[in-house]
Amino acid sequence: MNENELTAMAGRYREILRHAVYLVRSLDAEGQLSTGHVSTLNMVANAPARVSDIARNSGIRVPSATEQVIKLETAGLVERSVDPNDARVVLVALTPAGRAALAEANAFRNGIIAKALAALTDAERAAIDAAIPAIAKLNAALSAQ
Amino acid sequence: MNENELTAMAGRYREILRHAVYLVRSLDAEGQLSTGHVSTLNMVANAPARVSDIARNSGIRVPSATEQVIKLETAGLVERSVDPNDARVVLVALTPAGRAALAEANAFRNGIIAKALAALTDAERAAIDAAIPAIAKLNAALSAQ
DNA sequence: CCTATGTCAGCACGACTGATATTC
DNA sequence: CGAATATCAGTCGTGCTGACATAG
Repeated sequence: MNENELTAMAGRYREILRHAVYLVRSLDAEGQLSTGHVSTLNMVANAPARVSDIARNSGIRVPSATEQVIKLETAGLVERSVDPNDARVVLVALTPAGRAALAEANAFRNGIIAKALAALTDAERAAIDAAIPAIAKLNAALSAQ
Repeated sequence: MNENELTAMAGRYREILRHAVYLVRSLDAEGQLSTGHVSTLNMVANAPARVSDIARNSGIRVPSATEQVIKLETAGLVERSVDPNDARVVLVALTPAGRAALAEANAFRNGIIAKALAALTDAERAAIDAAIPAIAKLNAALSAQ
């Protein structure tokens, strides 16, 4: 691919991404947790995370992450604790209620997308699934820039 | 694909999409026009469009589209005129300055993505390009729900 | 009269920057 | 003391709903 072809492909990619982003965001309306909240909860699902980790992974600044975490804490979905090894660090962990809410929200969102995927042909689904690792790598390349 | 497989694929898709979302947002920081402005300008690039068309294509409500258009008009990037065939309708058209700003913003954004695409293998690029029409159809299926 | 289109007013959410503890 | 981490305060962008004017 030469530069012109790459740029044209970039335009195509941006276009579908724009639509997809909006659609994913609109899943919020029907759910209880916002997309941002679900992302944050997903981030602490496996292990407690620092506020700064959440910020970096979400692509937001630390004060914004603090705000998110405080809201989730008020809702009883996460707990904050001071890192015993470094008292500057706040560790954010899921509560049982948070784990339940996260599972429900993920099931709800995945269910909607699964229903839309069911409307595609096998070939179309295969094309998307085959592209997922490549898109993940593209995301990584964009992050690295 | 059975229901479990579809749900699992939906989860994979949501995951890469989440990353892509924040990367696209980070393109804003360095550019002059916000992603929303670029989208709106792209929409009137080929032909004048109604405010309600812009709202529908952007997935926002009419009052929000009005607000966007007024901002772009204040910036001298679009012009508003009353449709001679139906005086209720406002037609939004690009000004020359708007066309120039749009071209620059698109080139900037596409350039960043093109550079990242260049870091992928031919097979990975082909996988993404092959998935784009399928993702577009998936988007349409999600909209229809 | 009823509908369609667009605008205005007021509100809410979520991001940002800048300033401020606190700890290493 | 300087750097890192998190929080607080205040602001801004951008979406929303509800009310309203105007045209078909």
